[in-house]
Amino acid sequence: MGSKSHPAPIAPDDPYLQIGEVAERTEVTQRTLRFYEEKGLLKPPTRMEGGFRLYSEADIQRVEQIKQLKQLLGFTLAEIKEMVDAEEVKMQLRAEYRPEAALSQKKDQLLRAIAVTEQQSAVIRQKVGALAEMQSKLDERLATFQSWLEQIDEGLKAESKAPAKTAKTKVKV
Amino acid sequence: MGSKSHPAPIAPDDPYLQIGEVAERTEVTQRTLRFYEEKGLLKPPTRMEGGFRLYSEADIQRVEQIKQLKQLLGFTLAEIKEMVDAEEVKMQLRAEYRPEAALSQKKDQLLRAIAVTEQQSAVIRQKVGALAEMQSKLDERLATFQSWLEQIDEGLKAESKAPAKTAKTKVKV
DNA sequence: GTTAACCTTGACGTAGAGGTAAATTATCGA
DNA sequence: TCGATAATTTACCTCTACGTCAAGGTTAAC
Repeated sequence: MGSKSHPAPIAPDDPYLQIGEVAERTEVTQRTLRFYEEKGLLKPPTRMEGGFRLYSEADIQRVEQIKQLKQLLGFTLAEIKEMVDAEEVKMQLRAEYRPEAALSQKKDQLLRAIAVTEQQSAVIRQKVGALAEMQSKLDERLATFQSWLEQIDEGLKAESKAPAKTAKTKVKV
Repeated sequence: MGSKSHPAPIAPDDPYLQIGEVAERTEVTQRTLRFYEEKGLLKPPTRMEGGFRLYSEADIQRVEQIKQLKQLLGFTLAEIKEMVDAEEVKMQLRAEYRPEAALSQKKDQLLRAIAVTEQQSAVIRQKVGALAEMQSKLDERLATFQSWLEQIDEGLKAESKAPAKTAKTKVKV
């Protein structure tokens, strides 16, 4: 593993990974990686001669991002694809080695990318708001529970001193 | 609609609603309401003699809550059921008209409810954290886009003054 | 040069979250 | 009292996001 038979023309700080290792490191299955590729969420990775997929570190980052969007925030893969596509626009712009693209065209792309990004930002703000509201409700409930708990503990103490058949001890809720 | 043929024995401040109206107001389908009931997310509502479901305002609240948890936060129905069940515990405790339930039993229930609630609280905190991170990344990206946009606009201005066949105007990204 | 470990592309299966249709029954307004 | 809506249940369909074989091809190590 440490020494290559013959130095391949790839940067040493970007060691290509096979699907198995990517799966292990990102904690998704290989099936999922192929599925994401199929759905356009991951761009088709480079391949070895035999056809084995070769992923880069950037791909791993991408997978992590998808996981976040999915698990933590409940976006669907379709929604995530939109976001990822917006990210692509950024990359396209950056790699603008084709001067044929008129500046006004670039500007249009850029404006679209900005619109999408602002949209996402708004969605996130909304979610944060909703979450904050839920959080405060939960905190409130916890406080209520705590007070009930105290009252019950009191009741229990009294009960242990004067055991009654029917525990009529009222706990106000 | 405004006047009942004969006053039913229901509180006027809690007008019971049929499934159609609930569906309309909550913007979920009737099928979904029945589905949630089937899955235990909504408690079986009272029925008319003929079998029609009669929902209360509380049920509507419940549906809204489920929508929030699902759409905004990406919880699964199973997870939501857990939360809803925890809420039920609260109600059970509140309606404790059965003194047979020993205090220590109540305490156990309460402790369970507290544990669940704290769990939920932790999950939400996590999500908020992740969202904040995403938000700042998006903001960063937006700033980048804006600066690009400015550079492009400059380029366009120059181009309009000295039109070139191949727009070689370099825009640093 | 063989073999174990790894990868490939199908193809089918499935759980979650409902949609849609059909046949029947209830309610309500005129 | 009678239709026109609106609800009921039952049953099957769909779409997403993968899981799970199956039948091979590749790589690398020995």
